[in-house]
Amino acid sequence: MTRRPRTAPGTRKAGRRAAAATAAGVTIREVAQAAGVSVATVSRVVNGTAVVRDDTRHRVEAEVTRLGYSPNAAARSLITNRTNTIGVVLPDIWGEYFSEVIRGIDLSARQAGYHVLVSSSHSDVAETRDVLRTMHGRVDGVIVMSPHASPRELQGCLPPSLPVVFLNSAPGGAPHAALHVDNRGGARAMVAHLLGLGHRRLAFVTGPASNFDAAERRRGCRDALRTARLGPDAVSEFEGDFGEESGQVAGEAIVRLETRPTAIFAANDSMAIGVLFALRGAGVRVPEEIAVAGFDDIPIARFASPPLSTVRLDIRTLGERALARLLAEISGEGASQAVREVLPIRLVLRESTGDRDGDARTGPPRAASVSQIVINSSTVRRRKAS
Amino acid sequence: MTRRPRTAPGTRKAGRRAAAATAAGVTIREVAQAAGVSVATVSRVVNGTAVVRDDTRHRVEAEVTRLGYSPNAAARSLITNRTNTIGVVLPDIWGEYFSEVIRGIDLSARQAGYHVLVSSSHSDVAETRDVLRTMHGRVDGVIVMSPHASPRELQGCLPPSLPVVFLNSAPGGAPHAALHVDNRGGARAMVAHLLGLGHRRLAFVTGPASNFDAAERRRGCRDALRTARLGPDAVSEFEGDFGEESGQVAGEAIVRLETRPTAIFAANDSMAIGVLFALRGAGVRVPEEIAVAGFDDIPIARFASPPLSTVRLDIRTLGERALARLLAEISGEGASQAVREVLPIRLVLRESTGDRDGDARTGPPRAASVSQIVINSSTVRRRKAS
DNA sequence: ATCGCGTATGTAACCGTTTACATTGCAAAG
DNA sequence: CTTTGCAATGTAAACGGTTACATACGCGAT
Repeated sequence: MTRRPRTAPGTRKAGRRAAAATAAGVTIREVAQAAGVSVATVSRVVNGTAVVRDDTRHRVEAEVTRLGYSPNAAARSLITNRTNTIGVVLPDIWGEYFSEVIRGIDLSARQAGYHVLVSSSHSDVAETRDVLRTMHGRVDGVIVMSPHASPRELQGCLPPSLPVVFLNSAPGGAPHAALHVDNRGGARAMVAHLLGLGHRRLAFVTGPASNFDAAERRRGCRDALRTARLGPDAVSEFEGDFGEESGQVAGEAIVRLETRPTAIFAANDSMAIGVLFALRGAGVRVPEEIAVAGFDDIPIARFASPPLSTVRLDIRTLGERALARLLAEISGEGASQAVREVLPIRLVLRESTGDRDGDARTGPPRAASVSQIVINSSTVRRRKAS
Repeated sequence: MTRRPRTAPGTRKAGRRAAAATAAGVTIREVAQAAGVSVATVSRVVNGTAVVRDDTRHRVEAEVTRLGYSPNAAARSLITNRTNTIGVVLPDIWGEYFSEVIRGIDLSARQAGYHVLVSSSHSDVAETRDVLRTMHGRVDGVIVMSPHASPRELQGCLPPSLPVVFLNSAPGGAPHAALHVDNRGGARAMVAHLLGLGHRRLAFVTGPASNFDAAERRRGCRDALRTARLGPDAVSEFEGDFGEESGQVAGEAIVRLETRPTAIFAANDSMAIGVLFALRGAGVRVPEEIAVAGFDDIPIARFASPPLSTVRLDIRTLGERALARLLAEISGEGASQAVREVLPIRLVLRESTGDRDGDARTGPPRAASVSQIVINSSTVRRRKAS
């Protein structure tokens, strides 16, 4: 009845082998046959999981290189249940901020033998969910950077078994590790510094309303004013979106004010550069008439005109730490489940606030209150290629 | 003799099922059992590969969502031989240039249902090779951006069956598709413009010696001088590395010259910004005393002081095109094997060269010689988050 | 000689899918 | 009533590894 006779058990293997040879990759069976050993032995040689006699090993190794064998990742992870890949979910990738994060993660990931599956540009929670779902089974763990959605909102789509580390996200009560930079403390320190310089009328250019980092920076700004016992009318706020243009718009609005502030603090460097651009266009001298400060210390900040005072984040370290936590969690040491780690910041005072120092001077004493955790943040930024 | 009795054929499946239930993910078998159908039917419902009766389908779908089933990617790609993932190999990730490339690739990749596996920071060819090897079996194709290694050098580690697209790489004779931006034509057009403004003594700040983009830009610069019948002594070259600091160093060297050039062309914007910084420090007025131009049109260029004239690359489009080519190659339409596609550039003339225009004015007529291929490059750069 | 044991290697189950082919049921055609 | 064909579903091989267990072998102790 059968139209095609089923391959008899004996012929089956031979058929397999022949078929595999036509496919793209060399299989472990071909290597085994060529070396005159079993697949188990080849596997042992390739993975070094057991002792193999020297001559056998040499023979296998020779065939491996001759045939250019490379184990099929899918087959391997199917049985081992590990992919050696971690996922990185970003809201979007702009400019230097995100590339530094990816860079930090990628560098340490490769060192640890992991690959990195990125996914960016998630405008909303639904999309983030979607990505998280399709990543399932492709990754051993995920680093999620979601300034708009709190961990709680993403809870549903996270298999409870999947290790996750959140980066700069709103505290969401989820039982996951979370790292963030000390946005609030950094902003507090910078505003305190400006107040220390004698400024009493400030302007603050905010980030996007829904962004958690932005919200924290605003909080830090208000903290400092409160500590100095200044009323909320000491600062006027202008809404920005973290882009240069919004900084420019805010700067233009500020110069039109009847009583101008004497200092402007922008929630990130890009906007601060937009502010500088607007002030220059209006003929306002910085820092003599108005001081300007930013946040992030992107590489270009030193080269602004005048060089921009800012709050330095060691973003690369953030990525590295995130990976370290994730790997710890993957290897099951995730006992310390809901860890929250805060990375410290440093004030970098340059000419835009009238601090005529060159670079990297540590902030005033109160910056010490920022965080206990000390991390080697002396990495020199180098950039070399196009 | 056997210490443990082998599971009889009949009990095997039951054992399997039970074991699977303990593991992390829900398997297709559990769904099948719950819905009272076979695994084949579940597969058909999930993939929509065959007609299934309505009531059966509804039952299966219900169980899928109830159990939160998501197909195991490894198992699937083992049998289908497709991973729905593409690899991106970058020399390193700095600043806005690379994040734009990744962004362009990632956006179109996700739209096409693909994931992106990135790997950056490959200082040398050996490392690139290594990465390419371990990516094998994890990706359906690779986009390689390797300004230092020519495709020929990577030939050895590329399985001939793996679709590959090179980005901005030296021409290597390899039978692979290659895209690049018109570095040479762009540089030629900018220098021609400077000459058209009357400049006769130029300085050119080069990129890293081993970088192909940098070499092309230098060639374009020389082309323009030759066309204008000016001797090679009309331009003095200063070596840079694409970082701001090297631009600053070059700028400082230039102002120390006994006879200064009247225009400086830097091989990228970062260095041009370093040059501007140096000139400002030395009290040299731009563009009155010296004109300055860059290459790339990174977002910050408009906000430089003065706003920087530059050559705009639509980097995101580059990424998109690369992905499109790769997908074509993956789906077997790679008949046009050794395609070389050149993306056009545009001159963006701002104040740093004395062109008082705002933004995005198209270059002089000769820019038309740059390339025939016209691509919608009117995308407005927007940046919103931290 | 036999036994026991350790070492090196082989055999085949198993991972979770997809899919070719088999099977079943039912309606229309003969 | 039997045959034929089609539609819906089931069965099990196959993907390419890893690894538990089986086996073969050599060697010293009994």
